[in-house]
Amino acid sequence: MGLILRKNKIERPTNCPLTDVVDLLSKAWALAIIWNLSILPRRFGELRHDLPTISARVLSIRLHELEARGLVVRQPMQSPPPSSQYVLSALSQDFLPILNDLTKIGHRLTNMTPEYNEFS
Amino acid sequence: MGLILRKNKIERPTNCPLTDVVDLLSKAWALAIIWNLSILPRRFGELRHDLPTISARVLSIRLHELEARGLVVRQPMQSPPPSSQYVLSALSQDFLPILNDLTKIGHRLTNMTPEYNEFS
DNA sequence: CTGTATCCATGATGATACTG
DNA sequence: CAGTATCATCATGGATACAG
Repeated sequence: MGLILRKNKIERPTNCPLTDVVDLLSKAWALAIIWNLSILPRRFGELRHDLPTISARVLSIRLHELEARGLVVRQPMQSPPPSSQYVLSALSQDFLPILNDLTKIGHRLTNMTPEYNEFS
Repeated sequence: MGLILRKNKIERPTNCPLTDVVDLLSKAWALAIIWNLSILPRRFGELRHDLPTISARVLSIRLHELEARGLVVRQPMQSPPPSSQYVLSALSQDFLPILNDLTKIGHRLTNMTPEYNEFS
């Protein structure tokens, strides 16, 4: 677990594989996107439909991130009109059971302070 | 996975156990704290020493959150001077192997765009 | 349809100073 | 030592408009 220097001079532990995954998954809608793709490959517009309140901007960013990290594969479909389809990678398939284990832990979390932030 | 209405009118999928865990772990220093406590129970100042660049404010918030969710137990030590010690809960112990699995996935993540944010 | 660019509101976090 | 309050800053994400 190394230390990197961020733009705003904040040192945080990173370059840690575990932190990497968690950071990736904690971004808005990331898990929802993975969940939807695990059911069926989807196109951009279909994901927008499945996630009614997501913005196109965030969906685009998230898909790029997940693709860059190897969790999602973008399949251009040359059939006019030009379209594309997003599919879970093999890595993501190995990943789903672990998410399932994590969910079990989630069920056991207590919830004494639902929104414990900033000494609320 | 339900939908809640947040203060700023943003609807996000939440009340999802998986999202809960991931959100908890993705907060700054959360994993580092858990990691350190998994080695040995620690007091506040010892954790500050282990995590040299953490601020007391964030350490305090994180410990409260982890305690409220049942991952960390705070043990007041009545021996003067008044002190306290933080220990991982039994739930956390069940949790560690899953974190280990997640780490393996992390190792397999590609890293084509290290800082893919905001169309950088 | 599939994105991308700009703008802005909010939340998270570090720095610092302070309390028992 | 063990926190807590206040403040400033930066990244995230939504809304909207725009492009191929």
